[in-house]
Amino acid sequence: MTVQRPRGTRDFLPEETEKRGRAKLAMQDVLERWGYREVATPTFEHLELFTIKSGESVIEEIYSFTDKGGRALALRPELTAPVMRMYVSEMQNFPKPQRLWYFGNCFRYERPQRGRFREFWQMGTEIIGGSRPDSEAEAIALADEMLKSLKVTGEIHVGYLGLIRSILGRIEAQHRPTVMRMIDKKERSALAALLEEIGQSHLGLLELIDLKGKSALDKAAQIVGELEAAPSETLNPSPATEPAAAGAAARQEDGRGSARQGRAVVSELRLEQFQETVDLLDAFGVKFTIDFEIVRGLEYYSGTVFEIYAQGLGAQRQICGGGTYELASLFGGKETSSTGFGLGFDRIMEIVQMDESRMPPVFLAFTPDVKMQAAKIAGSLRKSIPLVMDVMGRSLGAQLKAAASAGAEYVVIVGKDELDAGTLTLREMARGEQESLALPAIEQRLKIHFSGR
RNA sequence: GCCGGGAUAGGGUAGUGGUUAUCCUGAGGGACUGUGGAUCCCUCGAGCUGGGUUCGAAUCCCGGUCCCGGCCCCA
Repeated sequence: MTVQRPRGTRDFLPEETEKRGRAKLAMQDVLERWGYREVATPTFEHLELFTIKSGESVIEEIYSFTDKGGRALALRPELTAPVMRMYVSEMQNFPKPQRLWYFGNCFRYERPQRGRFREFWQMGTEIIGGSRPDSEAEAIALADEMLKSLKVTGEIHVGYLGLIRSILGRIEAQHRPTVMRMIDKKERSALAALLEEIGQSHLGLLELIDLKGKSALDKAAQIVGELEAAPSETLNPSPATEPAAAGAAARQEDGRGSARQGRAVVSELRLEQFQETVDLLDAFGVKFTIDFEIVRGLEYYSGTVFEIYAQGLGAQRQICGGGTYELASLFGGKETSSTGFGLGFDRIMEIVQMDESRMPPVFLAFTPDVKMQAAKIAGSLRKSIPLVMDVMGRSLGAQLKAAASAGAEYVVIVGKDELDAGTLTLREMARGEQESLALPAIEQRLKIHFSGR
């Protein structure tokens, strides 16, 4: 038995690797046209980086290990935390905003299934120092544009946490994490029952998350009016001013004691901001659905949040997620809001349609007696075109055969006759025709052929 | 972590408790040592793994590994 691949990992053969490379390049091209610059961070980090961001409970989903120096390390499970770590330690005094993008492999210790692997690739952006509607709209429009460059159509859902958190402010702190989780998990009837039980059905939360699109925004405006008309009747602190209370409740409610539920960031009710994001998206020509059900379950998100879903992916259909968040301060930096998103590269690759195909290299076929001269010619031609020459000791006929089965469009033939005449033979495989030409003429001809695409 | 389905040459497959395990494709060579993907010939290459039942297991049973679909989770 041969050695197998570790569970949840994949090998990429040349064809697949080329396809992935082209897809990456197409999206990279969009990023560069939008003025984003690539960054790269280590494949492994201190485990602490991820537990600070997401709580101790993430350890069970992470590839973590202790190195020979006794350090607790982890293979990165995502790239936002490393990028923000890098920003805090090295880029805080750079001009704002910093438009960054990244592409890299990440690792999670999970049960593999369709569209979910233990090693997977994420591509994403962060607009560091950007939290206004302007950068939110830019992030969403950019994600949309990147997917369009691959002819992938996704359904964009955009939500706003400022509103949801404000409504939650009217609910007793102990119930907030539960309510958030129920919204996230789409546990609608349980949520209805809970709101009924605690006498908060009148807040309009259920109606709000059920509505999508324009009517959701109208409902949101109505709720805002009601919230402002009726000042908080409860004496409960808002989640923003006293996260500890919510945290304690979260730990009680969620047996795993996830720290991430105890750190709701400041999130003001500023619906007009969200309205502007929406208007800007319209101006950018982005098609999307307003959906207050999008809460992303994470406490460091503050304003607009969004997710993109694709068809034909089974259970794992989310291909993009992002929003405005505050992480810099969590890693010891100055408070700096950012907007960013991550794209699930592997899931996108499952549905991407690309027609371009690779152009096979030119084959240099030679008779064994002129191998040395052939090698010199190959060296010269490779300066301008992709070219392969036989390494199998094959006869001329066998080389032609190999060239044909590899799909070569041109074969350059060199033998004693050619060397005597001071020319080479250029054979066009599809037509079965060939002509004698000098090396510079062949080089010229093939250069044109390869630049055609 | 849970439920279900799988695993036979590099890829795709057939079949059976019993002699030498199918077929297609592929790969290498040759017929053709200076001209093609066709044809013909030769060659290479397989029952995931460990245990059990049995005179005999690739086949039946159990564990493990890995894959596929779903659940949980998803920073």
